[in-house]
Amino acid sequence: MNAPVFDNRDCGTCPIRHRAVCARCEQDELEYLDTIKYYRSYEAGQPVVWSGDQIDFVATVVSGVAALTQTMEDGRTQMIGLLLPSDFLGRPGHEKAHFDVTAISDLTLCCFRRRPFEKLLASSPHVSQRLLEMTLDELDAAREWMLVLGRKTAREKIASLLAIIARRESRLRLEDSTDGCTFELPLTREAMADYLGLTLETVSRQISALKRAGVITLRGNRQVTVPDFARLIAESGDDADGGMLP
Amino acid sequence: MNAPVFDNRDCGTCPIRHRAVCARCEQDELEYLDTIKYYRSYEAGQPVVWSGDQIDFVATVVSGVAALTQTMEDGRTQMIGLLLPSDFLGRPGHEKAHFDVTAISDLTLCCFRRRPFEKLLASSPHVSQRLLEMTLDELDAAREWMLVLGRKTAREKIASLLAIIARRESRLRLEDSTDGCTFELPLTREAMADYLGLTLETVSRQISALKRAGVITLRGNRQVTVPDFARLIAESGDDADGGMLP
DNA sequence: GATCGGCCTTGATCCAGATCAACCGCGAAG
DNA sequence: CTTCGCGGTTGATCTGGATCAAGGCCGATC
Repeated sequence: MNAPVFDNRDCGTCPIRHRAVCARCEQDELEYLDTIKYYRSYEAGQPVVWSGDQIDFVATVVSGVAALTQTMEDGRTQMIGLLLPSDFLGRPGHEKAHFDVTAISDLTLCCFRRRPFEKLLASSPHVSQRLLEMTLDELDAAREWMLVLGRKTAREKIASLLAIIARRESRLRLEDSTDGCTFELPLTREAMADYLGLTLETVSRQISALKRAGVITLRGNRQVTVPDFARLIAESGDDADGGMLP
Repeated sequence: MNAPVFDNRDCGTCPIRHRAVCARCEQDELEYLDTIKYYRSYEAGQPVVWSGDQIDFVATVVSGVAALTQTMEDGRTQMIGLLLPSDFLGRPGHEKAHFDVTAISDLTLCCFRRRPFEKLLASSPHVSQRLLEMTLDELDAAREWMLVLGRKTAREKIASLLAIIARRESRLRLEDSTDGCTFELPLTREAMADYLGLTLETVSRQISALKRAGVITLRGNRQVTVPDFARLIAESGDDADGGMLP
């Protein structure tokens, strides 16, 4: 009960994690958070919430991958966000979910009961500030993605997605690997298509094309190796430096 | 100096506007905000900030329309957001702009110097909470738009855009006009194309098609009348009720 | 009132990606 | 070992929207 709640062993990815090391944190808030926290796991493929559901929690991803999607009546679906470990899920202040959330791999969430979490937000500027920061990051990412969806070719879309995944994966491991990184694709071809606004056939063809061109190497269907990262970036149509590294 | 800073006559659209009527507000914060606030106007077509610029302010739109856009080296551009009166512009915590901002019509901003604004954010949960709320709304809007960009046909895209503008315009005027609303398009065909991920020719053709089909009526190139709003929504491919009205 | 430059429309043609369809590889279930 | 089903690949064809091109409308300028 007196142990720090958000140390990295326990749940390294909570939005409020900096509080555990923040000199300004007050113990009573940590204890409060402890009382409203619980863990939840989902198997690959399981739905987490449906659009329109009443939601009584917010959460962060501890491990695994989740997809945020939107579906039209006729079945066309668009993935709207990919939640990797450390991403935040939920919408303080709203009763109902706006989007579907599905576990794409086995998934563990660190959940907070919504009402008490909102109470904490209202009273603690540190927490709402941290959440604001994360939300602004997500907004930037969503806007970057709008350029991908609206203006890029199929090949550029694939390259952009691979670059994003590679960057996120390798940042979680080591900063150094400038060249020659290898990672596991957490998505099926169909999920990639839903993310990119393409069909799965086009995704498959373009991945084959990138392989043929030597931009990537595949072991099996999922394990990707990028021998020359700059080459991949060039294929993605992005500015070499990624534009605006802060 | 003692007058409330954020009453509706003065600047009805500031992100912190609820503080003016919030019982919990403290006068010294209002006075503080007063000292960091200034107004700025732009003519239609003028750039407000370029991507990469050092930015020392955040702002809200008082009147007019601004566009957030992103451009690739080869000139392809995607509009990423449309800022109408009451929308927030800027990124507390970041030195540099990630996107271009352009005045699309004559534009007035209510600006706050960034550093002091950030200081206020850090000390006042009300302000950061209000901003968080606005950012979450923007994120939802961006995600809705990803479905439009990724999965809708040209015709559905146009109908979606018209529906959004109609809703925002008429909400600013009167809630009632369920049917038969008329509004002025704040965008050129080219700007619409940039927003929708289309070419201006396709925009023009689809608007003509909607006109021919009787879904809309035009007076001149810009003034649009929607005789039957439900019809427009049907064309947009959205669920009749818009999904998830809070 | 002639000319010019934005903004918009319309037509003809082209092509990237969708659609339809066949098939492969592989692990799980019988 | 066979079968089944899921995820993936590849080929053939179709098509919605891009591209290229020619004007039209209208307000501003000389």
